[in-house]
Amino acid sequence: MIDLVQLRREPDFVKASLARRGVPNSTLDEILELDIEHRRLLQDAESLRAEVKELSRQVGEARRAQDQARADELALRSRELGDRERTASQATDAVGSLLREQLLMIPNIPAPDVPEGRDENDNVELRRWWVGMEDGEPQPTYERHQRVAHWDIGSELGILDMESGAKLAGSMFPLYRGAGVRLLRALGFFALDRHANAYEEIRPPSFALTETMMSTGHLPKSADDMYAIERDGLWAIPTAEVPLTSMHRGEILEESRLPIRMTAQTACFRREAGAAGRDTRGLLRVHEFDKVELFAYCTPEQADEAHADILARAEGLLQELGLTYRVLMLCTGDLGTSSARTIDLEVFSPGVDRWLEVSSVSWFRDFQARRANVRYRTAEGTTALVHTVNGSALAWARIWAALVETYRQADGTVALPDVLAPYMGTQTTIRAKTS
RNA sequence: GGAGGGAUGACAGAGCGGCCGAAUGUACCGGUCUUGAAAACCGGCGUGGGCUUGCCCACCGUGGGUUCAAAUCCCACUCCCUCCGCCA
Repeated sequence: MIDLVQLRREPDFVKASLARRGVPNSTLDEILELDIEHRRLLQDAESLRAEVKELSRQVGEARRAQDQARADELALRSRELGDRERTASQATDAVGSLLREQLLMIPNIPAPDVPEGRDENDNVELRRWWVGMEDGEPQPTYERHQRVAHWDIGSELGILDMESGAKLAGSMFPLYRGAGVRLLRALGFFALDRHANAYEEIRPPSFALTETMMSTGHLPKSADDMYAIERDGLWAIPTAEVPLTSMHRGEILEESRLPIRMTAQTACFRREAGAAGRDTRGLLRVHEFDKVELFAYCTPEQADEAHADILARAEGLLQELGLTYRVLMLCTGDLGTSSARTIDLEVFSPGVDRWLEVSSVSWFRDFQARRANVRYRTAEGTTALVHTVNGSALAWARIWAALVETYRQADGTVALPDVLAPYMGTQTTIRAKTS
């Protein structure tokens, strides 16, 4: 949620900033009018309530003084005022919830360095990396045997079985088998081990309350993109960002504890409503995938460093895995609702011949913290909202795809990079079962 | 799933219709004393909102209700504890 006080104080700046994201000025003008109306009603209601309270106090006084007649008279007046107060409060609340509702629909103010743009085509590529780049080698071209899609490799080697997944849960729910599962497991262990030096590992629930979803900004806006368990009022988490952001909801943290860094691997559930038929083969887009998330609560001053650390860790993993990737600064048109700045990592997957998004590293400023009410006590003793940053490191389904395509050998086996050896047992080469 | 108990400030814990935004203790901050520290003593010490900056309003798990007046009474829900049942 954006800061209403800031909107009041610097309406032109907020309007100009949000216009870059396509929020019309009129929407913000409506909010400003609602705010004025709300405060006017609030004053009325509150002064009425103050009178009721004062009269009630006097009733008590009169009763103690054994002056029943006076007490009755005061009580009667108070009751009349109370009726008016009730009406005034209802009007105030009605406008107040309308105001809040509208405010919740407003996206975050983009950072000044976020480039202008309409959609993902306008994202700006910051850099590219591939094995040997530092030594001046050109970006790799891929052999014919690497030009095989991972779903074909998966069937060939018996490590990915999309048909069985579809049979059990419908399309876009992958089912991994044998060495394919082991690879998935290896990737999670590998990443969590790399982050363990600075990030506390968390295993959160896979479901969250509506309130929790509100904190990150996933609700009310993205309700259609998530799985709901209506009977119990729960939502399947689309990312570990959801529970991690709410870990300290409603708390005031000591500044000395910041930054608080956490990591978690969870299943991530996404309905991908409206995406049917688009890039949906194999693991390109699935309803359930595993992902290691990095997260930090920090002060505004620490935010840049925290953001950079997550990005560096995600890139570090990709480099260790020897995958070609590019770094994109998202433009205003592609930025998520809650984000002030997002940098995406896309890995090149030769078999499908495309760049796949495997990480999204975002700085939310105090947008999520305002909703989640996570604050810290400054050295001066005042309280301030924390900043939140997070990023994937990494989303495994697509990494899995890029790995098996990149490392497919001429003989059809997949020879995985050595960094995974400690997690793959003796087998770093995946070959078809000879049965 | 059944029975009972509970949820109050950073923590512990009182209050159980009006004088309660809330006793008391601890912690924390400032001061006196001291060479310094400790102890003792004195003072301060929740969060948010509104405006005429001095006042007003809200908050005692959450949401409703009763009342002139609710932390306090009633209802529902959530969570925690104890016991029973079931169970990976």
